[in-house]
Amino acid sequence: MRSRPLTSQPDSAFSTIPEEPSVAHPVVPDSKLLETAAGTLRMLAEPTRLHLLWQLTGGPKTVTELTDASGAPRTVVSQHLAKLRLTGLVDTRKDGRHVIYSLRDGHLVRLIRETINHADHLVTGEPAHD
Amino acid sequence: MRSRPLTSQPDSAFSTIPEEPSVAHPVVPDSKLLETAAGTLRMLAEPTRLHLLWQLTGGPKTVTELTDASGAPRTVVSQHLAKLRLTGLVDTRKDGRHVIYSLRDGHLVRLIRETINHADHLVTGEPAHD
DNA sequence: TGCATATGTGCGCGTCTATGCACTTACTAT
DNA sequence: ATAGTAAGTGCATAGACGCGCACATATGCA
Repeated sequence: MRSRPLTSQPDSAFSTIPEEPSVAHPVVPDSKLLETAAGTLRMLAEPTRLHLLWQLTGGPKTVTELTDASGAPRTVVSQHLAKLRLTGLVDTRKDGRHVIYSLRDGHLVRLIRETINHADHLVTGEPAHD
Repeated sequence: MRSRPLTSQPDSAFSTIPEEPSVAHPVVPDSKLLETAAGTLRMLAEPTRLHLLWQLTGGPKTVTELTDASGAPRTVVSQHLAKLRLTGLVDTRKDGRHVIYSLRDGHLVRLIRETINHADHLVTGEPAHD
């Protein structure tokens, strides 16, 4: 026979919610949470956008700077930035005839770095650090 | 390691100069890295798949278990699992007439948790801490 | 004023993707 | 064998997505 159906519980170490009353933490992430998460990921899941966001982890930048570094056509960058703006991942500020973009949430920095880090690990075939 | 002051000043003047002090992470991710990263993210950027992966962060599970918890139709789950398998994010092992799925890379656990965590913050307001 | 720079936007097209349906294969128990 | 359960697969369709193109604003400067 077999080893028993592993009925292990999904979570246990994740949440850090000691006392909040409500639904508490996603022992089982509800669909809204998953939708939100997937939404964010969808924004990251595009090379050009990811590149843009990555650059922003180093601080605010203008569209021109972002465009130059990304190597993508202006219109394309503009559209991607628009999407990031509409989904609330980035903030904009106007300065003369420039528009300066920045990451809205500090959490994104971690996420993006983690992502790049993981990918780097995959590409170089090396165990990663940190 | 080193870190950078992010979120503070207009850190303009970005350049692709490779003379910057080397760090653990790539200063400027090349297209291959971005492609890889985006590829992984694309796999995560779907509510059902994310749910499946999230469950796997708690340990290996059979298709039936995954299906039950995700609430999605069997075929759909199967297809998503197939995709995850083909992209190498998960591993499979056969046990009787069950197929047991598990995350291949421990790094994914971090990435997934970070993602869910971020989304949770977005949904439950904006604590933004940690 | 006029012109160049800087950025954003509506539109059409080709491509990718998730889903549901029907079918097949693999294993188990009777 | 036969039936039942577990899991995977090919196909067709509808919708989302990225991109290029042309055009529209906005700002700064001569």
